[in-house]
Amino acid sequence: MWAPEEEVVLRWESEQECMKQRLVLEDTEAWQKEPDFSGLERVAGVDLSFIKGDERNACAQLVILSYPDLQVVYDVSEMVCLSAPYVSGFLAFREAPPLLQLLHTLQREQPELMPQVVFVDGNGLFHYREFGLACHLGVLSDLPCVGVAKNLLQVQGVVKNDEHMSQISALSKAGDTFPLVTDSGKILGQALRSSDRSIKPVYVSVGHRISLDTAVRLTHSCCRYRVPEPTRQADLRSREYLRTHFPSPS
DNA sequence: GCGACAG
DNA sequence: ATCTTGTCGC
Repeated sequence: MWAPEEEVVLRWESEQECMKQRLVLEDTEAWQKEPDFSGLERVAGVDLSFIKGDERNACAQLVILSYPDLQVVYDVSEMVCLSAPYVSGFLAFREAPPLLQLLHTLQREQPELMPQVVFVDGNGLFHYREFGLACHLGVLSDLPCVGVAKNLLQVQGVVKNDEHMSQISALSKAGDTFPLVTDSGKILGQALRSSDRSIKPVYVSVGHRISLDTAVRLTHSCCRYRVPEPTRQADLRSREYLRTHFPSPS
């Protein structure tokens, strides 16, 4: 494997503390306050896919979808070499650099396509130190970001126990939610049943420049399947890229 | 030693 | 993240 120096992890922690001061946890855009998000035209999804034996090289993906149609209007795949290993709680130091690079390239070459909000696969405020990948990418890009994790990160007293499973069972239809409350009573995110066909919820939290209520409402409105369409397209396309450029041995 | 561990 | 085919249901 590949482990970071303890000293590096300490530096990462202080960087997260420092960047937290620039976080904006409220709605800052006019479209966010509209009942139907009128004014919202472009939503983005970002993702990284890997080849099975290789944890350093990855395909970074950025897709832009029209809203509310959710049709892909832009898509880029790029092979990147990651400079940090995966460490739970520090995902951003591994994935944010290449994703920011794709956003900067878009800004330079097709600024008219800049997304108005970015869906990130992973958590935002719902994080050990309340600064997950969605917050990190949001602050560094200064774009509104929403964190949507497919699996529960057990943090600050939010655990996958019987009570949690019971709350999941109570989600009877798409759009139903329950709050992720820390042991100190703070709501860091919402579990959302994103489609009628999936029992397993997704975990939504604020990344940057959006309120939790708006983030949940927007996520629900972008879900054709369990995973929000922008993230889903980014995942599908990055994997498709690897299949065609790095076909399996057999 | 045991469990947890976003992607 | 990735390893993997079929299978059940609409």
